[in-house]
Amino acid sequence: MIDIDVTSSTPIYTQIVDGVKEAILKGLLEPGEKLPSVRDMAKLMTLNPNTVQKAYQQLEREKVVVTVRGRGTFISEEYKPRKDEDKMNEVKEIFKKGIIEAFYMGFDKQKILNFVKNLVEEMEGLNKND
Amino acid sequence: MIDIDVTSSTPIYTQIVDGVKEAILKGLLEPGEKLPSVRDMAKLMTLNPNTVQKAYQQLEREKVVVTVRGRGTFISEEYKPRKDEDKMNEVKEIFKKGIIEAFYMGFDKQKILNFVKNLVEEMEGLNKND
DNA sequence: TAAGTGTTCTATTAGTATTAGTACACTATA
DNA sequence: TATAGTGTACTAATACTAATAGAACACTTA
Repeated sequence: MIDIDVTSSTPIYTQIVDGVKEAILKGLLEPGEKLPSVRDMAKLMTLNPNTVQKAYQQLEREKVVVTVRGRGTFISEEYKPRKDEDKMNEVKEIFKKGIIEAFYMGFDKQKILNFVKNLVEEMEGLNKND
Repeated sequence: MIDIDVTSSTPIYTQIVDGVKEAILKGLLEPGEKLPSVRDMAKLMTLNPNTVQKAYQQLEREKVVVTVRGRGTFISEEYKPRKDEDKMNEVKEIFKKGIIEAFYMGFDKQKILNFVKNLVEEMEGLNKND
């Protein structure tokens, strides 16, 4: 379900967090849907249960999932978007880094905007075909 | 010259690398210009010289600067854009992460594109006023 | 020669990621 | 009630990285 690159410098639990978010936005995971248990997911991905648990805990902190003791972990019915200043700056810094690197690849303004436009459509496209 | 956030989870040397790249794109640093020596920069930013050196070494690996023994470190006269598949994927992943987080803030496609457009103009705007 | 460069080491400290194992509390079900 | 399946909360060990500290060396410039 989620691609993990163990050679990446991005921590595995972060890759899980990002992967779940991406799957939701693409409509591969729907609100209310149950995620595999910590133990099952760990077996599926041949990881340690604690690594998966760390990812689930972060997802819950971000209100992306809801965990219920003894029942499981579920995709939140409602997204709880954070729009505070810290979050805005976080997103801004991510895009700034992307823009800088894109400039260094020789991309001009229009090429960057097209690049982002294509990516956005790629991610929300599947969502619309529900 | 470069803002360092010691509380950030982004390594300090990475912040220096990004900051130098950003300053170049904004025209605050020009090709051929000399950067402060490892020791001076370390004093300026109250960091260890080795931390600064690590940043300079990475900048040199990326062809952003040229170092000359006994003379100093200089902004490259010509950028050497990397456009290989690995670099493309790296940039793609950065933007994807930004898009996912933006969606979770409630941004729609158009709002994301405007956000990026403004950032791009903010970064290349200064460059054009040379 | 002397001062200012980059370069290359070793070593230490601190923090994080990951794995491993165990135990406990709760829920659902037979 | 008993059992299996959940999430949760610990401790511990290993490995890696970031950052600091200090020293020495090679080169350039004045």
